[in-house]
Amino acid sequence: MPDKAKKTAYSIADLSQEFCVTHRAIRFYEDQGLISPERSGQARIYSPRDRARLAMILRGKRVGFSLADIREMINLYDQEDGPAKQRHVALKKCMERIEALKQQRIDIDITINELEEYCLILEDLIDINDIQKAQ
Amino acid sequence: MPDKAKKTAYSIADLSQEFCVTHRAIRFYEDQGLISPERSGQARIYSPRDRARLAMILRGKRVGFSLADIREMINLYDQEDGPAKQRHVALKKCMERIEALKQQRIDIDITINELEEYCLILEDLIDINDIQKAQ
DNA sequence: AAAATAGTTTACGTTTACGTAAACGTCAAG
DNA sequence: CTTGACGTTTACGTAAACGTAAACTATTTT
Repeated sequence: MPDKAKKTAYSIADLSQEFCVTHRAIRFYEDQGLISPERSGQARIYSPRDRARLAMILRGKRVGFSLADIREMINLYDQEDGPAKQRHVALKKCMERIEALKQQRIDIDITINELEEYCLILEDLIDINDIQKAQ
Repeated sequence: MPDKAKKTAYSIADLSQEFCVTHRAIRFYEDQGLISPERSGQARIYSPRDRARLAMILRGKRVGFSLADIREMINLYDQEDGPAKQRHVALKKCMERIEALKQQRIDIDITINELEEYCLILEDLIDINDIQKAQ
């Protein structure tokens, strides 16, 4: 089997396996207008672009975006050649999302710090306990 | 009115306003065992610790944790004096959460980069358009 | 006393993001 | 040719995280 990224077409099973999502989920994303693979007869056939898009969708999800958010972002990307006004709107939304993400990163850092400090406390408690046992 | 963080007790309205969440949500967190304020008669009365806990809850949510996740984390914090085994478990979970958060930060950085690059493209397109108009 | 204000419980409704089951098409292998 | 393996659509179900409405209590203001 060649490199996954080098294939030129994927079945739903390919993608479902590679990204650990169910067929149902992938089809659901299609229902929601997030992806639209070609058809070979009635079977779906996904291009590398579709695959990249799926990766974006899943990353967006991990980052906390709703599918509606993600759809909006994807639509942004498809508006490069729209009228100037549309692009202005897209730019604004884009920047807003960036700001939100930066704030979210701050939240994550705070949470990581809290948890790390607490890990230290726990480790100390465990060490003390081990020493006591050893005596 | 004194500094918000200096008050020694808060009503549900205080917290609801300060953190921009509804009364309903705060009570729901209580239902889920995430917070447990004192009562004055039947009214809830929140201590600074409760307030800090609410802040944690909301930060956890922004970071993408479910309420069940958050409850688990809060319970970790309450297990400092549990048996040694509990503390080992807590430590492990703690570290797993940290790893997950670090991965999530990577996802966020990737997404930010993608969006920033796309912003540049949009800005270029807009500039070109403006120049064309000016002629 | 009446009305407004702030709080409470109970219970059903809503949205999101799928899960799950039914019932069927298709195509290569035995 | 039929039996899997893999795919499809349709449709109902579900868990999470509240929203919303109803109906009540307690206190404060007019």
